[in-house]
Amino acid sequence: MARKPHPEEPGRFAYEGLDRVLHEKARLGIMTSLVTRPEGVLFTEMKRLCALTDGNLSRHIDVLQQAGLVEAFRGTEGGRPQTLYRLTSDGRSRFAAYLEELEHVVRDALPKAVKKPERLPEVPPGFQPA
Amino acid sequence: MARKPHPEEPGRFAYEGLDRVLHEKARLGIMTSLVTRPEGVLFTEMKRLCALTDGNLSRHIDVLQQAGLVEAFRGTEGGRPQTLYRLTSDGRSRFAAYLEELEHVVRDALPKAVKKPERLPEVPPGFQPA
DNA sequence: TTCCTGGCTTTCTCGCGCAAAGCTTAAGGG
DNA sequence: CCCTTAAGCTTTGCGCGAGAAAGCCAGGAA
Repeated sequence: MARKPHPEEPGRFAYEGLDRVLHEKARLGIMTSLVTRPEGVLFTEMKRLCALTDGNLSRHIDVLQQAGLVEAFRGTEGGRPQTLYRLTSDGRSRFAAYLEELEHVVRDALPKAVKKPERLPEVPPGFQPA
Repeated sequence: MARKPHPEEPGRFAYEGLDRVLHEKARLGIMTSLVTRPEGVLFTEMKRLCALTDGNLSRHIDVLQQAGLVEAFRGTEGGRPQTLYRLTSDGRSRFAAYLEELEHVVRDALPKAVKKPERLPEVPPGFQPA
C-alpha cells in the first residue's frame, strides 16, 4: 500500500484569493477602519487610527481608490477642508471575500501552529543540515 | 455633550504584529504547508503545493531561512539530490503569533463586511464626490 | 563522453512601500 | 490688506523586494 494514499492537491497552499491590493498591512488597516465605520472616516482621523504618515496614507488610499474599493468626498469641517473616505459597495464585498480567504488560512494553520510537538520529528536517513 | 464620547484609540488599526517576513502571500503558503507537515517538505513538492516557480520558491525560502524560521536538510531521494525543509521551533511560534494577529483582523472586520447595509449612509452636508 | 533532465540558484527588472519635501487653502496678526 | 503660520493632503525620490528568466550543477542515459 502506498505511503500517501491522497497526495495533496497542487496549489493547495497557493491562496490565489489573497488580492494583492488588499493583502498589505497598511491597506488592511484602512479597510478595517472603513468597514467598522460605514458612514466614513476623515483623513486626519484615519491617520491616527492606522498610525500612518500623511504621505503613506495618501498613497495607499489612492491605490484603493484606483481599484474602486474606496470613494472620497471633499467638504469642510471646522472651517478647514477635509476629505471623507468611505467603502464602495464593491469594496465591501471584495474585502469580505478576501477576509474569508484569510479565515481559511487561519483555520488551516493556527491549530497546528499553536501546539508544540512533544518531540522533534526525525530527519530521514542520509539527510544533513544544509 | 460631545459627539464622540469614546474616540477610538490611536493605532487601533495599525496591526503592528503583522510581521513583514510572514505577511506575504507566497511565504504564507510555504509556512502553512510546513506547519501541516512537521516532518518536512521537499523542494519539488512544495513547488507544487504552493504553485510557485523554482526561482521564486528558492528566493522566498531563503528569506525564511535568513530569518531563522525555516531550516534545510540536503540528501538524496530516488538517486537525485533533494532538499527537505522544516519549520524551526522559533519559526513555529512566530508563525503562531502572526496567525493570532490575523485572527484578530478577521474577527474585527469579517462580521461587518459580510452584512450588506440596507441603505447607504448619508454623505454629510457640504461634502461632494471627489 | 556528450547529452539530457531534474533540482535548485543567481541575476535582472520593474513595481511598490515609505519618507521627505512640496503645494494649497484658510485662518490670524500687524 | 498682505504676510505668516498651520492644517491637510500630494508629489517626488529612493531603496528594497517580488517575480521571471536565465544559469549552474550533478547524475543518468545513449
